[in-house]
Amino acid sequence: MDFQVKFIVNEKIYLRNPDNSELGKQIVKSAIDLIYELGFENFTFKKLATEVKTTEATIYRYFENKHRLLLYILNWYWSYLSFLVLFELQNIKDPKAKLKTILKLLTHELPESSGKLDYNNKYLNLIVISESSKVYLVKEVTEINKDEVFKPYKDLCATLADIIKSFNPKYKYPFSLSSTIIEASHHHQYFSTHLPKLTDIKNKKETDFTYHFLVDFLFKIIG
Amino acid sequence: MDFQVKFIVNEKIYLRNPDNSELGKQIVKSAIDLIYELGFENFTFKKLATEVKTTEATIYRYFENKHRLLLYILNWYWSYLSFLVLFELQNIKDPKAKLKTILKLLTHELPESSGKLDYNNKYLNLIVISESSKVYLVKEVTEINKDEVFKPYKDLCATLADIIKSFNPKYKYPFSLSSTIIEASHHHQYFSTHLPKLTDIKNKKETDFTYHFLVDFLFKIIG
DNA sequence: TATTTTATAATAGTAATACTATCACGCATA
DNA sequence: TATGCGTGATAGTATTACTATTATAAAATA
Repeated sequence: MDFQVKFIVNEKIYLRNPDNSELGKQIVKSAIDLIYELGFENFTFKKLATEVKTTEATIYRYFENKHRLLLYILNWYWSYLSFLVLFELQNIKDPKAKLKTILKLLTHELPESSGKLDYNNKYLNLIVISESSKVYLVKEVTEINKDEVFKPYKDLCATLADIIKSFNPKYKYPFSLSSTIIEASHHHQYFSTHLPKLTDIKNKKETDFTYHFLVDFLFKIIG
Repeated sequence: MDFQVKFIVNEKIYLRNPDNSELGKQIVKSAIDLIYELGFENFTFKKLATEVKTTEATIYRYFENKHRLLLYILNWYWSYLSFLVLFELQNIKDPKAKLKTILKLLTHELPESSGKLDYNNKYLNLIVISESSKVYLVKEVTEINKDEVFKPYKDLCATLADIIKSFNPKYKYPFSLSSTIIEASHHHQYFSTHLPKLTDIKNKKETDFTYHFLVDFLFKIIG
């Protein structure tokens, strides 16, 4: 393919657009590697600066703090996922097949995105699973929400809710179900690997467990 | 009632049992107030020490760090909830009524516990909703899990799974469904107040929305 | 009753974190 | 030639997350 897709991230999330410079791209790319490696709590701008071979002050010129940087990464992910959903659903007419496709995307590593300086999709996926709830589970959520920084997430939820409605117009809770499915896809994948007693996984070789659980789950609810 | 129920919390969570001294109880009680007020990220032992009118060093003799203190609070909550489940289910025979009772407990503030130095149940409940996932969504989860500190949570999940199995022995994912229900009860309550677009709540006056959503949800899945 | 243990308070100190500020350099544009 | 932008280099501050030491009062025990 000789086209490139760019995902526009809400301007209020960053101070300087990291997508406009090589250094900016390196900061985000290395941030994904480091957050994966250390976990969000142990990740600092100082460590990131060392990794990128720049200074802390420079990184602060791009992002106000590490919470905003995580938000940037997740916004990018949500936008990319929404794009893939749109792209993959265009040739599918059956709402059931559409929903299955979304569940597949939610429970698997995303395919490589186009562009030269790609993020590590495997790490990105694991960050989404382990860290994404930390962007909204904070005391300042109402303040943060005013900048519309959760819009891509809400949009994804609305897209899913729309297909649910088209599949079963009588179902009363399409939005609640959508957010529950998205959250469940994350925490169930997390539990699968770290706290398997919270799941029905008996041996580690069962593949796609979360996907099958969610498919069963979704279609029992909406019929 | 002239009896008192004590909830034994795993010894590995604390350095000195806070339940054995007035100061210890005050530390936990004030921690609940402060974590509610500030959010876990902004909560520090220094602020807690000021509140309790003791020193930071003293609090460190009770808990290794604030993560362990949160774990203590949640273990206490999970044990208390398990007790209430056991207590309230004893006179119920119908599995459907049993499940509804559990969902009611999961989506409402717990009744006052017995004992003189009670925790603020309202705050406790909001902490569970906003902060509980932070105890396991950490890089060190495997290490921490070795001390069996998540046992009360797993037990609760197993209790729920057992009733689901008795209601529908053919259902393939009782554990996965149980943990999903518990997590969903938290995040849906959170979304209801902070990010309502992720739910189907149209006006803020709708009461018990999460409860009704989860009842509908659970019985559509298990029949 | 004397003695030992213990819990706590008071104080001090350290390394790391989460920032902010200043200045100078080099490069691009006008 | 001047202007401004992005970056590097450096410095500094308040707070966080601890650890260590000593004194003292209360409780347990001999």
